[in-house]
Amino acid sequence: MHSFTEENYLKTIYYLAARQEGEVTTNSLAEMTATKAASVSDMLRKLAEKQLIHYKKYQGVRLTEEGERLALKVIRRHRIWEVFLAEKLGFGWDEVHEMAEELEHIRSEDLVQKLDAFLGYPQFDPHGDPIPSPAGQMPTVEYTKLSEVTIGEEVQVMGVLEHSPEFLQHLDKTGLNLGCRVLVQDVNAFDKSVSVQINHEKTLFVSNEVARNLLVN
Amino acid sequence: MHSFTEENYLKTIYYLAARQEGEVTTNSLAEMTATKAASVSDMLRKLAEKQLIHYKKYQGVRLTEEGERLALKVIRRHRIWEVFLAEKLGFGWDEVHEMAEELEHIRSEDLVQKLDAFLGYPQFDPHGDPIPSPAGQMPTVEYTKLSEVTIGEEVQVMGVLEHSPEFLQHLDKTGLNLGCRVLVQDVNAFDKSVSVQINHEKTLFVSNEVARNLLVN
DNA sequence: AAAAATTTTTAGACTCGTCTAAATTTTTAT
DNA sequence: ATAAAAATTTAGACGAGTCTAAAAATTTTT
Ligand SMILES: [Mn+2]
Ligand SMILES: [Mn+2]
Ligand SMILES: [Mn+2]
Ligand SMILES: [Mn+2]
Repeated sequence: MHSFTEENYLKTIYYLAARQEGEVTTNSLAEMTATKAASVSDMLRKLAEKQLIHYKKYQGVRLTEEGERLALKVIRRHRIWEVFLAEKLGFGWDEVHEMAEELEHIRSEDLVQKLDAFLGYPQFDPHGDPIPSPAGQMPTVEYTKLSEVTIGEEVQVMGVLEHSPEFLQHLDKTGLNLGCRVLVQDVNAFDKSVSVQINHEKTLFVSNEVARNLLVN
Repeated sequence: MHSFTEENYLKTIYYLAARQEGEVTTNSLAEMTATKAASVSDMLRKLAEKQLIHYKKYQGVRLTEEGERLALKVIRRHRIWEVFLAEKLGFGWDEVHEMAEELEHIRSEDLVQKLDAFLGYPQFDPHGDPIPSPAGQMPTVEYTKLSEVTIGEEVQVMGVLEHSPEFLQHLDKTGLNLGCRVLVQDVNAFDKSVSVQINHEKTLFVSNEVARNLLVN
């Protein structure tokens, strides 16, 4: 079987590949996994030996089919556990990620299958991220950043790009929860901050920094 | 913090101490943890340094107060997760232990607290074992082995001493579930096997081997 | 096209938890 | 009370995963 650590590397490679063009670099992996480049190099050699990644020295890295299958399995487990923690145990969306980081490594096909059923086969996690299918397919979603919505449009908050507890708590505080309706009233030409009306009620200002990390549709 | 491995040693020492008199031996720990005596010796030295056990070379081992507190925390988590797996996800009592062996190491006070609440503060796990309190107290239970019940008495199945899937599946097959009523009709003088009536319905024969591992009252 | 800067890999070391083989201590048997 | 047997500890090694420092390759700058 595969170690905890290997699973984390595969997952991280998947995420970095999804957000960039081309191969994933050693340095970006080191930063993301909070290790040093030397450690990453070592691990890449091992993962390549196990045929989980395509790897040519100095040329960056890409998941093989098998590697991607495994990465998606881990991501599926992570997101299903996040749903459980939020829906059933009442944790906030700012709290679930850390625990899911551990729970995602519990290895039992049966467990994740039964948990999925218990939760009613959810399609999205508490952050609006889609849950990969049992077969290992990542659903495609077409969201826009709030920062790119034109004045006058009304959209719905569907997810976040930034997952830090600080950001999520900030959203909680301002009432920008998943599913809430947002009418874009104005965009400041100078700092690109956005003036929005939420759920046809209160109006508030959203910085461009925040707007760029809010996914809507 | 403490590693998975350390938690497992502490838990194992607790169990062995509960079932024997006096100090726990290196060899019994080696057998229980499926390692070699040499590895156990090494780990005992480390645990003693951390003040989690009382340890004198060649003289066996005993948990300190802090060590017992930690052991009971792990056992509490294990049993609460077993309840979740059985009650909420529908796993059989023969399946839950293995998964709980992994889940018990997820470290979050909050998680086990919320899970406990979600389950309605259960007192016993699916095998009838009592769940230690959040403060780290192991409830005392006074059960008798079915093999020691006198003819004519009616008792209730409250737990098991043997936790192997094979044994539990055997009980499932014969209908000897937790909570069922058992009337002892006869005890065979030769092999100590027991003739019992279950729930005032069917009669069946229980070997002494099985009767010794069934807790009743 | 060289030189400088950056990125990546290699070399060598460390911790954790494990092992086998050998040494030591304790227990049991004679 | 010795000798033999059993239990336990120590010595030395290993794999996984990490680190720092140094070497090598690649990219950027001049
Ligand atoms: Mn997450
Ligand atoms: Mn998420
Ligand atoms: Mn168990
Ligand atoms: Mn149990």
